[in-house]
Amino acid sequence: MGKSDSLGEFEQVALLALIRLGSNAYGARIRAEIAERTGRDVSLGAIYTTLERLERKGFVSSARGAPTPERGGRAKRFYKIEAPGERALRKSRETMDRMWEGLVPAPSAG
Amino acid sequence: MGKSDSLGEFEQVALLALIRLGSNAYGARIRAEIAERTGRDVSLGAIYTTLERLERKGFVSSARGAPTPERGGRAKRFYKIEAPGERALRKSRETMDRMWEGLVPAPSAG
DNA sequence: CCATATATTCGACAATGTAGGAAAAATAGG
DNA sequence: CCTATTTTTCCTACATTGTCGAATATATGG
Repeated sequence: MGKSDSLGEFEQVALLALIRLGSNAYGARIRAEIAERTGRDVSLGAIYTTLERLERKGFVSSARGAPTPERGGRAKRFYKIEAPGERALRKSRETMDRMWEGLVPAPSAG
Repeated sequence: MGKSDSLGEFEQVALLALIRLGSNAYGARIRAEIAERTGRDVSLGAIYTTLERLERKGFVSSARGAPTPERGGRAKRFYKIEAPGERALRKSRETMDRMWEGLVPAPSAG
């Protein structure tokens, strides 16, 4: 059994993408956001699988969107981070912050 | 094949513990450092396994220490983070920083 | 209907997380 | 020397995460 509720690296990234995208978080968008921010080019399968697992744990919720008025295509599924997810995310960040504390000369300088 | 060289959450924690402990990083100490900093109580087995994998990838190196002058016990094995490990660690942090960018009201104030 | 454009779901397998107990050294005492 | 005891590492196993690529489901213009 999982010890508690710590998040994996990619889970954190996915959750953060949801926060950034707000009400427009669905597969392709999430993937693009991650690629843009981190340069990491993950597959859609990776994203859906991860989100599915997080949903099962109550960290995110999802809802089917209305049929797209665009060209064609299946209805989107929008994801949203839930309170437990935000808590876990914040906690993960704090853990890393404590481990990094006092180690960096110049923080995020690129 | 592993896509590149991203580190898992615990791998990052372990690597950071090595940096913090400097020349005194071995099993029990590493475990204590992690527990103290993060409140997370992992087993020694978890630590050795993780370090072993990181060593195989060239992220850390290790060397047997001199016989203990204490009561009894096997010789310690000291671990040290290597340049590739530091690079990967820094990169992981930067990735998370970019994902968190602009999201927190008050970051680490410690 | 059909070809095509989007999206999501499935099925698999690799990598990481994590424990617990066996095994290896080291040493004090009888 | 032998053994009980101590400290630390190593091995084995299994759960959870990371990640893909192919399969499947919907829409819609012709």
